[in-house]
Amino acid sequence: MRSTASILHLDLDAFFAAVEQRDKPSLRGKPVIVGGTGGRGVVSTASYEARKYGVGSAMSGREARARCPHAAFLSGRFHAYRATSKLVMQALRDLSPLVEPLSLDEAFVDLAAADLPDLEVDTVTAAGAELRRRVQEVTGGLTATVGIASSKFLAKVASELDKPDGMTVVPPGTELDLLRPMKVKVIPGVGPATAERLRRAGIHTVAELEAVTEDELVRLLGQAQGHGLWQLARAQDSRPVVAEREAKSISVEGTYDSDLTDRRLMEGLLTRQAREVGTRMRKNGHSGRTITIKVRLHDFTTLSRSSTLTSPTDDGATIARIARSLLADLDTTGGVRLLGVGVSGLADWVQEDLFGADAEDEEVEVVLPEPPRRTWPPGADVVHDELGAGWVWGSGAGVVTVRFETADTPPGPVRSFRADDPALRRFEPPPED
DNA sequence: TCTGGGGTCCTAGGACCC
DNA sequence: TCTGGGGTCCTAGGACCC
Repeated sequence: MRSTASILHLDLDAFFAAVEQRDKPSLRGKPVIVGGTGGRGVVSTASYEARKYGVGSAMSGREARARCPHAAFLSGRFHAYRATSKLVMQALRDLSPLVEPLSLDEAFVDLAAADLPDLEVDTVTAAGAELRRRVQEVTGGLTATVGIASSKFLAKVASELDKPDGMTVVPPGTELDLLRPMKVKVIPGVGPATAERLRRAGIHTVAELEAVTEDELVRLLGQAQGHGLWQLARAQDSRPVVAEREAKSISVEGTYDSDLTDRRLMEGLLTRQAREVGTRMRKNGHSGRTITIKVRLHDFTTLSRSSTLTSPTDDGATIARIARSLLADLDTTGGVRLLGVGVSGLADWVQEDLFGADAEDEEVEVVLPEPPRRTWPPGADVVHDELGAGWVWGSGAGVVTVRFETADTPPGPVRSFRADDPALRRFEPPPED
């Protein structure tokens, strides 16, 4: 916790629905619900007009329709949401270089890194007001709610207090006065299960939580959560605003309108999802070692199975093959409502080798030739590891840079290997899938 | 026909290594 | 032959967030 109210949390109001109302004037002033359109869909965002009817996020489409049948139900235009989000994030960065997006519609801004004369309450309040005006300007009328306080925790709590289109500043020193009367559920990380555990222990408010010893909370909730909650109950939170956070996993999943029973169909769907995961990984320069499938049975039981490779992949066919083999171990009689595939343990081989001990003093900048399409360039030095075939772009400083490419997914990724890496072998056609 | 999709973090047990 | 402890990696599941 800082001595100044220098962390700002911004939350765009009913974001997806607001973008729809901005782009389609006929929807303005009317209930708009994004999501909940499919047979098993849930509401992603409800406009404030729809919320009056009790429609809210995560509600099933069925229930939302029952409560507000005259609402416009939309499936969502994520390109538009992403584009609008970008404009907002840029407006935040214009205020301070230290911006941490939490999702398309939420971010922290570190005002201590902004160009402000000081961090007095009046100054940050004016900065927040100006930011809200600016967001409205760049988005073509979308409103945001802002909270400003001495920590991430308090800034986020504050931004919940005056929705929509509002702002709350918590003066330093008044944090606990604000928190103590509140329910424990205001604390991020306290969801239904934790709230119920606390309730059974007679703890309903932050003030009651504050009265519990740290040992007691750890006994009740485990080390990490117990310790974390003990601190938050005292408004102790020194987490910094972090601008760049690396992705840790990439996944695709889908819920089907009727339960799946045909294994061949499931394999086909997993294969398609795996290919999409591979495409997304390559687009972002990611590769990963652990492949996980997720299977939700008809009764909502959720299973996962994973397998870790010795070296990372971003190849859809490889991910698909492993995903299908993981599915083979599961009993799916009775039907499957959801299937998913993900890759975690993300690595960046190029980066690892560039910064490895051997390459420390070398500039290993490889100038890449035009990428090949489906065929190897004449005379290319073609190699492979267990994941697929590739050809050598360049080598030097004990590092071999290889472009991986399969016929169905050009252009392929580029990765670097140590020249003596046993994973690197002469090319033989990979086995038929 | 209650219960999305894309993520993050934590726990707990077993394997394995020193 | 009665007996370790710590650290790391992997797997499965669960809580939580937007």
